[in-house]
Amino acid sequence: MSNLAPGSTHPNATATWCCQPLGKEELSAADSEKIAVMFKALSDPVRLRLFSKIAARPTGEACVCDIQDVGVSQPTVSHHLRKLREAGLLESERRASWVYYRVAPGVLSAMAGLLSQTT
Amino acid sequence: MSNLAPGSTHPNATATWCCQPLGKEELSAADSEKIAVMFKALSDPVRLRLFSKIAARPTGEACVCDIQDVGVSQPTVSHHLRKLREAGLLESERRASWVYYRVAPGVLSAMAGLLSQTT
DNA sequence: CAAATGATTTGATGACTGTCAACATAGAGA
DNA sequence: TCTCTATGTTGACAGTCATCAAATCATTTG
Repeated sequence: MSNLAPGSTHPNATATWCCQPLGKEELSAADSEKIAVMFKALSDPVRLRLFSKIAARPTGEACVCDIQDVGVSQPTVSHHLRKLREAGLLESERRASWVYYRVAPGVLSAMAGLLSQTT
Repeated sequence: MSNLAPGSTHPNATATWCCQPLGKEELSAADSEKIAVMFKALSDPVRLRLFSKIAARPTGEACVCDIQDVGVSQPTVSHHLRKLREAGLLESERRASWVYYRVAPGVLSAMAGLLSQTT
């Protein structure tokens, strides 16, 4: 399993959480399993919209009631948010009656790093 | 039948891409459908490995015979390569007995742009 | 406590997906 | 031609997934 890049080009601490960019070095079977989980979490249009709605908030977080308008029932929204959380893309926290979701720190840059150009 | 030589590219293959970074502006329903297709193509561990094996080649391309060792049967490899091609992530071309796959131009940077940090 | 609101879980169902065996196709060479 | 090698396609099956309705949980308020 590849760890931190030995000659990591950018000193961004949280950037590489597992692997070299896809085009730099072949993924191991174990790493590909791990990464596929995150891509799979974003492979559904509804989840993609929910994730974007949260990520685009100026505060960086949103309660479920703020983002329910995606064309599916509320239990389905809850189901998708759970998947995003289980994939490590979101974190959630209950405050009073509401549950707030935010993008987990580091995941955006980590995924972007995976897809970064190496040539 | 046999209309498409494996090299033929789909019309929507690498159309100029659509969107602001995920965290900058909410995705529309239409855009999220479009983008989810590409994430879905990378949401399978076997496809991720195949894609990485091709992208990591110094030449930028690989014939099927070079990347078959991913733990599934050859028809399954062919099936996954087809999905990656249909999603616009790969292009293919037959040369003599072998079919070569390469990463479609622009897709890596397009996806990386979607995930780029905005803060 | 009881009612109301916000969110999650459960159960069911129809659709989709990954996989392989078998078959088909395309080119190279004898 | 015919055979061999390299890939792609088809058909079938088991497993997974997205969705909703109904039930349940958590918190606040009357």
